[in-house]
Amino acid sequence: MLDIRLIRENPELVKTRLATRSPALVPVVDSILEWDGRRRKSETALQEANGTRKRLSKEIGGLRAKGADSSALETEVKGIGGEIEHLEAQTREADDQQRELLLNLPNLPHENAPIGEDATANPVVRIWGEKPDIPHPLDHIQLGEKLGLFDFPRATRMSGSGFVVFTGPGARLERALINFCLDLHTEKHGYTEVAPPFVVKRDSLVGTGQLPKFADQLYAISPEDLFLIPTAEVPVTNLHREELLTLADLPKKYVACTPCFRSEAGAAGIGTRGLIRVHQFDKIELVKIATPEESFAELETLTSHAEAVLQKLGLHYRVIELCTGDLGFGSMKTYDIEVWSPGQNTWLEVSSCSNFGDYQARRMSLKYKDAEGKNRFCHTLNGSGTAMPRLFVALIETWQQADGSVLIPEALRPWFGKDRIS
RNA sequence: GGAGAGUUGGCUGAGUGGUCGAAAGCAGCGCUUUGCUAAAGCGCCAUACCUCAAAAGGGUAUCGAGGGUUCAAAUCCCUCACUCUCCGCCA
Repeated sequence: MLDIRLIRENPELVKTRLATRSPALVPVVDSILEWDGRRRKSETALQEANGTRKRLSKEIGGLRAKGADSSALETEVKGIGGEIEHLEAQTREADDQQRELLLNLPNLPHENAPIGEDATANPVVRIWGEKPDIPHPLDHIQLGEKLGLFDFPRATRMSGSGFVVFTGPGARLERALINFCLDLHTEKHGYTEVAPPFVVKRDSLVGTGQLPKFADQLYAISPEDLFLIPTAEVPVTNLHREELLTLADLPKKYVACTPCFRSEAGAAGIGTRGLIRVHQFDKIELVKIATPEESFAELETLTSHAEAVLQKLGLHYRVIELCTGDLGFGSMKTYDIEVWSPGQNTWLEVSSCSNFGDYQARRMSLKYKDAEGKNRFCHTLNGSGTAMPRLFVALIETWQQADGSVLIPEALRPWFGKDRIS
């Protein structure tokens, strides 16, 4: 969440920047300030009452120690109790209101973020490789059926639409891609591998920003107040929640592969066949915890680490930067990486690399001790490195051969074990 | 699932219902001593919020979380979460 002091001291800056996301956010800022005023007023009154009670109680202690009569004071203090109770309730009400509004307010876009209303305004930052020249490309569904890579009907029968079973060489390709990515990031890029739980508590999701605003995207586990993770970002970023890190600890670099569970309520295209949008998919996630000074440079290297996956697999891709109107809820700056899908004749988003600034750190109380010994909020970053199903799609569509087989790119062969699926 | 013991600052760890935001040690920071390293001595060192134009200062809260008892709770009572030990059960 945003720093209330920033909002208080510089409301116009906050409004201007938030308006680039959506003009509807501007009145919310005013509402937050209003509750902030009430909260502080009521808090001050409460503190004064508490102070009086504390002081008088000490006096009583002093009188009793001397064996003197304290009954008059005791009666006086007793009366303060009711007042305190009332002020406590009033303060809590204002505090809750303010907090709720703050938790639902998105992060400020970075000052250099491209301004725009929606995805059509996202500038292309760079393009790597070229569109493969495939005369009559099959799409991944056709290829998968021919080669026995996955089974949608059976997955649907057991779990409902939007689920997939990988089969035979498809399951092996999925596993090979996962191991290829994990080994690349741990051995070449210096990330520490973690294998987190796939189930988290509510607080963790509040910490990374999925809750309270995006509850309808999550699978909840009842009767416990637990949720299936929509991305490894949640457990991995929360690894250090409520901790005080030292400067020498930073940057922290983690990589994790987990399934991601998304209800995709109301999402366009969930009805379409294929692997493009499913309720459960594997994803390699890169997470960094950095100092504010380094975080934007760390975003560049993180993005390049995700790109390395596509480069090694010989997949044509482009990097775009999200404009203010398209930026994710907690992000200040985001690069999306889109891989070319010859079968769909379109770009597919396989990675989204973001710097959240201190937005998440503030929500989960993640700090570090700086060179002056002051405690400051860390900056958090994450990016996919990469999402598996779409990588799978791009790979088999790009490397399909005229005879209907799929060539395995050389870099992947040590993990897949064969040079071709046929 | 049963029985018991715990949860205190960055870490370890004392703590009597009242002067306890909390002993001591470690780590960290500063100074002194020192040929270097090391060691020793002295001092500083929790967080959030409120107040103040700001700084200084002042104040309130926080000893796992939430309730309760009391003039007053780290300390007493209740509920919950978590940790550890033993027993049982189980992949």
